[in-house]
Amino acid sequence: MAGQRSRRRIPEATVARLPVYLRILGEQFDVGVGNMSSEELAELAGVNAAKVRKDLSYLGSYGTRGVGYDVEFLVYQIRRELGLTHDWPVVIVGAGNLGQALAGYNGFGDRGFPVGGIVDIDDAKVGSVVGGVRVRHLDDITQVVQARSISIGVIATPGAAAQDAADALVAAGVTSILNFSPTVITVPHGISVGKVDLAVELQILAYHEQRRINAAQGSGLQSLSGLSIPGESRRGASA
Amino acid sequence: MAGQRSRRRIPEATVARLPVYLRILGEQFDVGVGNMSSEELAELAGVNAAKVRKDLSYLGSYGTRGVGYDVEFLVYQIRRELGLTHDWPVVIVGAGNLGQALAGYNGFGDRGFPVGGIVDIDDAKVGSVVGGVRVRHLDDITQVVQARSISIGVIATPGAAAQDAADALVAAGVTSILNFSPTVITVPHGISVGKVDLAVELQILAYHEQRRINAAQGSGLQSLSGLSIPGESRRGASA
DNA sequence: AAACGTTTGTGCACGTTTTCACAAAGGCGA
DNA sequence: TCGCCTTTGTGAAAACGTGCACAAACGTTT
Ligand SMILES: NC(=O)c1ccc[n+]([C@@H]2O[C@H](COP(=O)([O-])OP(=O)(O)OC[C@H]3O[C@@H](n4cnc5c(N)ncnc54)[C@H](O)[C@@H]3O)[C@@H](O)[C@H]2O)c1
Ligand SMILES: NC(=O)c1ccc[n+]([C@@H]2O[C@H](COP(=O)([O-])OP(=O)(O)OC[C@H]3O[C@@H](n4cnc5c(N)ncnc54)[C@H](O)[C@@H]3O)[C@@H](O)[C@H]2O)c1
Repeated sequence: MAGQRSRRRIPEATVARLPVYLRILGEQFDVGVGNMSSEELAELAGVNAAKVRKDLSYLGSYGTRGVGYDVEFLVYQIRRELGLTHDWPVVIVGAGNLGQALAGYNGFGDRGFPVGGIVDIDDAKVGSVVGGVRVRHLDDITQVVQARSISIGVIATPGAAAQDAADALVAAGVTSILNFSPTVITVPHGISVGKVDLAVELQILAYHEQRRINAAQGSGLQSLSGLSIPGESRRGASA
Repeated sequence: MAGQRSRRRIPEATVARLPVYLRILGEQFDVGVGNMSSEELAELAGVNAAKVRKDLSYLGSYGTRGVGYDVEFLVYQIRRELGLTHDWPVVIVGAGNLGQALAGYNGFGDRGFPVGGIVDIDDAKVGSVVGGVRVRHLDDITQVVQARSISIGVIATPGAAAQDAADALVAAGVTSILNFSPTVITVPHGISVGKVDLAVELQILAYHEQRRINAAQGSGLQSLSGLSIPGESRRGASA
């Protein structure tokens, strides 16, 4: 019951799972579920129950033995730990195909990450409005960032421009970057970088497909069971 | 020099990095670089050189001591190991905002994953053409999958429909799924699942932002250096 | 108030991944 | 051919993440 304050460092693998728990808990709360055991939460999250308990234990001892966890309270604690008690506006660099899809996507703002600005280098795009936000020129990025105290930037430019975009974001004062381009970017020490690379994800799947085929051919086509992505953080279940 | 065949199982963490090396090697080859050391590749990939060598060693002993790796040969070997020697057409479920962006995205087909079909449940969308492909009805998914021997499916439906989409994909014969919805899906044993969740990525960044703030406040605002995402597989560099 | 069934929180063993460190191998020039 | 310089490939150690198993804690029932 001793709810310790966020002094402990939470393992990165746990940090990556907390948002999943958070979403599930929120959904359950909306449906009227007031209490959940680690077993139930684990089932819905597609992970091991012990893992859920260990993950939650980093927040403090908020469960009740013999009963489970209070859903509403847990939602609050996870949000607190993840820093989701207030909004984090983001600035999108690149108003192309992807940038526009992201800007128009409500699930963005709904989760506490409203689009605080969009910038592009193409004069044909500057001035247009996507997702209710007017596209500004890349040169104005510092203004955009400072005006709204933005600390998270999203790179949605072609790969060749990604490093430029990162440099501009950092110069503007952004301290976290989510990079959707396939290019590896370099940033100064102290800046956090997340990466979402579609091609990488597909190529991982291709590898598994390939193995399935090899395995089947290699040993006289038995059942091709036993193959599913082994546990890796931030991947979906495969019951 | 004994190039062993793909009998060894490659660690999942390595599989996730090979596509990054592959892209860099391809780019370097296009620029006329014929040979690279693990050090150079590591620099561009934003990882440790020893890690590069160990990763590549799973493919076989393809380097030359004192010299480095032949770029073209390495590209071939990685492609072979990842199963990229032929195309893997994909089927997209959900022709909304994201589905259309994905279908219209060339970097998809360019990397060996052409859009082999798109399906939706909404009659208003069925029949329209996005990215050069006609949207078919979800009911026809098995036809679409079988006709093109598709084994990879992409879920771009709202979260509430993701499990239905997964079930339909599996029933149609797909064996690998990339899920863009925030919902955790359950699939039969033997099906591979990858997940890309925007909200999770942003929430991880928010956590790091939060920590930065806590750290600065907690101890009389010193330099806020020393903070960057600790090494985690499949995340970008942060030099 | 005691006995019971349930579920948490965590010590511990195990598996995986990262990093170090260096012998072995290759190229090259003398 | 020999020695020197560079760089690989890989054991072994360290760090990290996972899952089992169980004592401790709690609510409930008797
Ligand atoms: N479209 C998709 O579905 C998709 C999916 C996954 C990844 N991606 C990646 O996302 C990125 C963007 O893809 P897209 O399809 O939107 O491309 P796009 O060409 O449609 O849009 C890119 C935009 O970035 C702008 N831009 C270029 N250089 C810039 C700079 N230095 N500063 C600011 N803006 C700049 C361009 O003017 C353009 O508007 C690419 O790296 C792509 O690989 C796209
Ligand atoms: N738009 C984005 O930028 C973005 C970014 C990240 C993640 N996502 C996620 O991607 C998913 C799709 O987002 P969106 O913005 O494209 O939504 P959307 O509403 O624009 O499109 C969803 C499409 O799925 C179709 N659909 C619904 N149920 C279906 C079913 N059972 N089978 C087949 N098709 C069905 C709908 O008819 C619609 O065309 C969501 O889960 C969202 O959270 C979107």
